[in-house]
Amino acid sequence: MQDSLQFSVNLDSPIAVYVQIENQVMFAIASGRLSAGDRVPSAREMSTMIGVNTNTVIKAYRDLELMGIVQTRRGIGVTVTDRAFKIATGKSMQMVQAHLREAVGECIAVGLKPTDIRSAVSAAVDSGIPPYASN
Amino acid sequence: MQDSLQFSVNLDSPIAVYVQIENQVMFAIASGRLSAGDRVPSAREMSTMIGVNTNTVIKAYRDLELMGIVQTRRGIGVTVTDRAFKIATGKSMQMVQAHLREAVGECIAVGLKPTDIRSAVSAAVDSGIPPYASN
Amino acid sequence: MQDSLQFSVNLDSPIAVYVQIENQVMFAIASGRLSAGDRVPSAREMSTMIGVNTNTVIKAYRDLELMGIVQTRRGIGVTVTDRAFKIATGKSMQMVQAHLREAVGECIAVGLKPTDIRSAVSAAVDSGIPPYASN
Amino acid sequence: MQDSLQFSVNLDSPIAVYVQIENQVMFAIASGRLSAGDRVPSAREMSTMIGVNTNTVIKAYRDLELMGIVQTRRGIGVTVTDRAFKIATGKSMQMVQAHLREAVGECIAVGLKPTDIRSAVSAAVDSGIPPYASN
DNA sequence: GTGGTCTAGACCACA
DNA sequence: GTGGTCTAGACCACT
Repeated sequence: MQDSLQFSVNLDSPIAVYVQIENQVMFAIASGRLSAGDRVPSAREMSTMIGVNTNTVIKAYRDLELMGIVQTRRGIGVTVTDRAFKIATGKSMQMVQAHLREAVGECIAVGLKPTDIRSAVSAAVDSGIPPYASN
Repeated sequence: MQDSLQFSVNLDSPIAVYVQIENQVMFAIASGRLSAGDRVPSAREMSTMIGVNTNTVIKAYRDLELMGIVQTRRGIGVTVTDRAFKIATGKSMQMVQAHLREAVGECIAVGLKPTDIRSAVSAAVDSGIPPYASN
Repeated sequence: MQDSLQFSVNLDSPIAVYVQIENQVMFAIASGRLSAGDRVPSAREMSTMIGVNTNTVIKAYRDLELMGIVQTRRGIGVTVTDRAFKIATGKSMQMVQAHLREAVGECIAVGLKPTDIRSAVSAAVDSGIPPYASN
Repeated sequence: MQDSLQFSVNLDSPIAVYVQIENQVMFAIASGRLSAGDRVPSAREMSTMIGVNTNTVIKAYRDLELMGIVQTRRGIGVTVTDRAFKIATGKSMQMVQAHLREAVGECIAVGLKPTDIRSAVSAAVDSGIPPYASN
């Protein structure tokens, strides 16, 4: 369960690429697709997988290390820490629900009715976007 | 109905301030709080209201003008065009629903269950966020 | 008291340049040469002053911001926060005393006598190295 | 007197591991814990003792050999040369005193008073850190 | 092959 | 002018 993980970023998003990477790794941990001790794709693997410069990935991994979510060891690689699940879940849930509220707020601001919003959400939920993707 | 409009931006948002301004104006138009012919707050008013540099507002208004949503006339100010409602509604609906889908996608990515998502949305809808705000 | 500050780095030091920059800024705050509200030299000024790439300085400033020592605002600059003195003093004192202990430990390891060590320290203290410099 | 020597490295130190190893060997020689003709722990022994890859130790020994401090002979191992004491003492004293001066300089930079520095040094000296350790 | 630092230079957002 | 992100590529340390 620690390989064949999918990551991708949206270069047109206003969200910085390295932040998207951080989020995706946190999401993968929060959802259990990455567990304590698992190796995160190496910076070079990740950078070719998602099509960005290696340094961008390294920046994301460094941030994740400062957050206590991963541990990096020279010559070895980057692994998920024991505290990662707790930290990642906390941050992810908070962030994701904030985004939800924001999105709903926008819907209201443009004049969508509660019914419209709810059905749009249902459609999105059912369209069953596979459990990866974020940007 | 064209004054006493509220606008605000979130300087910590990853979304560029000038984009937030454009969105808020479009939302106001799409929701009917601003109609064809109404004056949009002058760049100076707007900049002091939301606490950013005037140039940033000017940039937003220039963009809106290029989109055909507002019109700038010397000595008169910036006013909402006749086509504005159609354009703003189209863009806003599209954008806002995309954000909703994205937010739902993130919820799924972190492992939230459809039930959880639906109830979070209901809570947000009911908390009745007043019909402005976006960032 | 907020200008004409001197900063310099030692490119031959095993300590990463961006870490040296972070330390020097912390030292300047801990010693009162930089106070809450003061502007830190802009990344570009700093980079030309000490002869390194601008990105290296930006990396240091970003770290300092994550530590809560400075605040950066787009288009404005980097300023010292209110909590900076407390944080910087704590970290600096700890770091600097650790380095002292380490250095003393090395002296002992090579066989220097306590007397020798003490007189070497006195010499260093008296040589009155001006209150900047660190590397 | 040539065995039961303790070596250790700090993987979190900004000083390269192979440099730490070189220093510790030099310190051991300068302080007389290792003398001309003594065998230095084999690269394998050393690497398991301090918990790093054998190649890292090999690199340190190669450097020490280039400095004329040790000699590698097939089937015999790595031994301390006759010139080792003179070389190691020279380099160690120089390095160690430079570190002391640097550490004192940092203390001054953060605003410590000469009295504080002297008493911190005395404490460190008295705490009688056993004659190994360096990093 | 793995992570880490640094450079030089481009482009963006904000004042 | 100020900070921020990204690229491409060099060089280092460690496995």
